[in-house]
Amino acid sequence: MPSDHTRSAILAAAERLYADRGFGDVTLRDIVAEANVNLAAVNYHFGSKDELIAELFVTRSIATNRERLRELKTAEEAGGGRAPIEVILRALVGPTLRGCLGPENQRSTAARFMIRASIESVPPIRRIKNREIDHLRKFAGAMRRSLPDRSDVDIYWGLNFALAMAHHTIRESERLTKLSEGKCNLDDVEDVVERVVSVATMALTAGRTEAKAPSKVAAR
Amino acid sequence: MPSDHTRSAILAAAERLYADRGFGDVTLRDIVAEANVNLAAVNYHFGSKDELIAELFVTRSIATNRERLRELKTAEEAGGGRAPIEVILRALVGPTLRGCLGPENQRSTAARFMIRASIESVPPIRRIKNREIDHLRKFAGAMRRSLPDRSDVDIYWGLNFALAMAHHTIRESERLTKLSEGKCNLDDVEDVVERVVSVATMALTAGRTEAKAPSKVAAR
DNA sequence: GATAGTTTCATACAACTGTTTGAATTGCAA
DNA sequence: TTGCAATTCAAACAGTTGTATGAAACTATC
Repeated sequence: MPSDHTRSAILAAAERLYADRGFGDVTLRDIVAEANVNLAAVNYHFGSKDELIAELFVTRSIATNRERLRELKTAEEAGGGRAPIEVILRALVGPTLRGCLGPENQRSTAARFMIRASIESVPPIRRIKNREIDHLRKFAGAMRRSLPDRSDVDIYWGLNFALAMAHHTIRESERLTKLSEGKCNLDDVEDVVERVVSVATMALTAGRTEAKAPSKVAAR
Repeated sequence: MPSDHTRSAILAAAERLYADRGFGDVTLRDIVAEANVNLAAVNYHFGSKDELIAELFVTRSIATNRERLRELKTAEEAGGGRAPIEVILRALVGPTLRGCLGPENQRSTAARFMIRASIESVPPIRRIKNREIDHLRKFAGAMRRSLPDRSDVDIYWGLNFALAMAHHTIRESERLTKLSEGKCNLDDVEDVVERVVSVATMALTAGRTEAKAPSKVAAR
């Protein structure tokens, strides 16, 4: 029996409880009860509650990021260093959407945890998210190579909007279902991915002269 | 001297502290110290901490919603019941963006509070947000009238994406600035509004007759 | 100016939090 | 086995939190 039995029991219990009930009202005592270990074990194995949360989030994050980069790399290699913008965007938002949407009953604990992390923002997770910039820069680079005529500003805005649509859809999936009375089917993940990719592509490829004049007349 | 001096002092202090430091680490004792009132005053005047937060958020929300609906009503009346989709979208995302973006030093406490409320989601605020659906339905209705050929599903997705871009840009404005190394100028609010409106318009009109849209051709 | 109602105040309460402690237990090597 | 380190455990700690209490201070009405 591996000596880290306690450690992984805590991780599993914590992820499950956080996913179900949110960070707000899950205490260390809840976690150790669920994991059938002693209260002190958390501090012994992780140092602090925040480090436990951070480890959970980091683990899931790097898994997603790796998946994104894998898709990106494949696409760029296939295109001789330049991938179509749609494919880049799909690599950016696909893994996250696929991980977090889909039929509720078959949504993994990991996915539900990541949704929580996206809805309820807690300090240890925010700190980690701030370090994600380097990761996004790689995508900005790929997008620039794919659309060399496009200004940097437009690239960044396109990236921002793509992430916006993906993350917001995950965060507010429940509300969108209710608002649309079920007409928007969030279980059809590939359809959601294509919608996001298609709009983001339009944002990045439409209307050339759009970017520079902030003093344009705003119709009113 | 008005008898609600204490009440409004608490509201003002709470909004300021929450805006500056977030909900997580502002206690009732911080608030009453800032407001120079007694600790018990919060429970006396508001019932509980959560009700205080709720009152703050509700006040600001209905102000924004009223502004949105005012813009929408003006536009629809001018168009004889049908407003151009761009104008509807501008009424939807304009007030929020104008309230929350802009030069940091001239951002109101109210705006900074609303940004906090958007970043750190706490239970009393989440409960209120869930009741916002009726408000959004009004916009969905206006959009349907503006684009009668469009399916409901497409309308809801367009609405969802418009809100996504606006809210995400507010939430992650700092990160976008850092990622773009300042190239994306979030202080030019009207430029941001036009970017969001333009992309959302494309999302809603692409692949259909562009007859009425004065916007540029959406490449695809 | 006494009275009734509201508001303020200092203080205590009760519960819960993450963390620490130091002794017991376990697993493993010599 | 003996010795030693790693782990587990019950218990307590120290701090904070939101809330409740009951007396005091006001305010306005009669």
